Amino acid sequence: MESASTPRSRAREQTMRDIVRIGRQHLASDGAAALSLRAVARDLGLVSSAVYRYVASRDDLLTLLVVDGYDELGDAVDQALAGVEREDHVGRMAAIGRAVRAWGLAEPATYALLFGSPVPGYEAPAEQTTGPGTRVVVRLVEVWEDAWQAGRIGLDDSPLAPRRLTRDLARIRREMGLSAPDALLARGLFAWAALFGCVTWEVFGQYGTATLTDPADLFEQHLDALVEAVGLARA
Amino acid sequence: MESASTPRSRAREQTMRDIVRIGRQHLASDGAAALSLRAVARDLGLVSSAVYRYVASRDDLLTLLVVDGYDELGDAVDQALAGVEREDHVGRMAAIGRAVRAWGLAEPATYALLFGSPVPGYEAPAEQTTGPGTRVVVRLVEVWEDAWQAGRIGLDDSPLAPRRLTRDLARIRREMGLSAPDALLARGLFAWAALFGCVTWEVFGQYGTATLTDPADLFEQHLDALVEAVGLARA
DNA sequence: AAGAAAGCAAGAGCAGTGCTCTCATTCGTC
DNA sequence: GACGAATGAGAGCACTGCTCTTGCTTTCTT
Repeated sequence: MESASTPRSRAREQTMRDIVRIGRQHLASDGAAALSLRAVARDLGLVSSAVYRYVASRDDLLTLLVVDGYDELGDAVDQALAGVEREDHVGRMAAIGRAVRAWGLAEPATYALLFGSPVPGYEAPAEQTTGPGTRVVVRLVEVWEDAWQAGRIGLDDSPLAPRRLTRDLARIRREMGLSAPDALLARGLFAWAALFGCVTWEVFGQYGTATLTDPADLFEQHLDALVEAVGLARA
Repeated sequence: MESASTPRSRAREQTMRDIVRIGRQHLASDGAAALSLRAVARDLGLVSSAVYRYVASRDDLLTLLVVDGYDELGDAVDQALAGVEREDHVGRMAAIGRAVRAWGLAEPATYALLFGSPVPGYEAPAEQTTGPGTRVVVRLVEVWEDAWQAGRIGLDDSPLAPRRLTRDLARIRREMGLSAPDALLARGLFAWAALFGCVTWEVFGQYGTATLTDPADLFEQHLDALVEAVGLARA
């Protein structure tokens, strides 16, 4: 019985929360590669070996932080969507985009952990991370599916997707219960990757020489392009 | 006289090349964060301290590898462009995109070093990396500028860029000697970030659940969207 | 040609890391 | 109260980046 809520188990959960909290602080201040279990132990007032009672390894701690990050990003997106009318597909898409950007800029270290280069030798265990990790794209797909069913998507002149891709898209459509056509799904995948490309570019400062006085303005332009890419016309 | 080509200086240059070569091997096999100067020294048949005669620090070795990677990517893009007609703007843009993708998939570790999360505590020195680091985007801008001057860009219905963004774009236009309008520049920045977003998504395996039988097909679809985004019509 | 100067490699050493082991202590339960 | 599980402390291993000193070799200068 792991959820017996004995005094001890409650203390254990508190310690786990502390570990994640301190781990996030170190992640934010020093980055993922510099995340040290010993340093976390020091801040926790414990000796390093004691932390291994709670966390199996450094990679395990990373997994905790990954899940924590995905959840926080998902919450941010959901919160942003709460204030948008369900019929306002463009507004929903823009809200998702802005939420991702805002969260990425506010939490660059966690963003890097989730969407930057994978920590070498560390592979996020799928069973724990795929669920929270797909929250954003699921919200995006919901918007496109709604817009498609409402007849607000215009992708008539788009070429048919190739054979093999079509088969994969059919599987995706089946698994997610979608009615959107191949062209929209392909465009959706593009918009998804492109959105995170834009945010990553800004968070990691890849614009480099093009230091802009107001990156938010540029991002709004990017949102226009993203909305267009999936066949939605912006108001 | 540093380029006197004495026997000693030639031996030194050879050792430097060896260090970069072995470093790239370790980067490819173990990733950036696991790159160890001691391990490089072992493979080189030297003691760790001796390597510090050639490389100031681990970060310095990273910088060498960053420059090396940018150059290799730039060469790959230039080589891909060599076989495309100058007037074939869509073909040039697609060639750049495919070259970036192919190189990223072939060298995921170096790609991660260049475009993934920045190594914490390490900041690539601008004076050494900005030059090679901008080769790809410069090639892209060349294509768009050529297409614009050839009257092949249609972005008439695009909204005007905001005030502050316009000022930045004017500066870019001046510095690079471009005649393309604001809308095209903004769309170009989007396409640039989106392209690397798509490649990053695929290299890092972020498509996750959407494991596709033929990712190249999907990338061709993405190329369509990228070409459209800058107002070029694909043949 | 002889001596000075610079370059080079080795080794020891410091502080830090992840992780494992043993040992004592404390806590919850029967 | 007694037993077993959970917890924390400490020592220790192998590894890391990096610095310093110590010799040796090559190169340049007088």
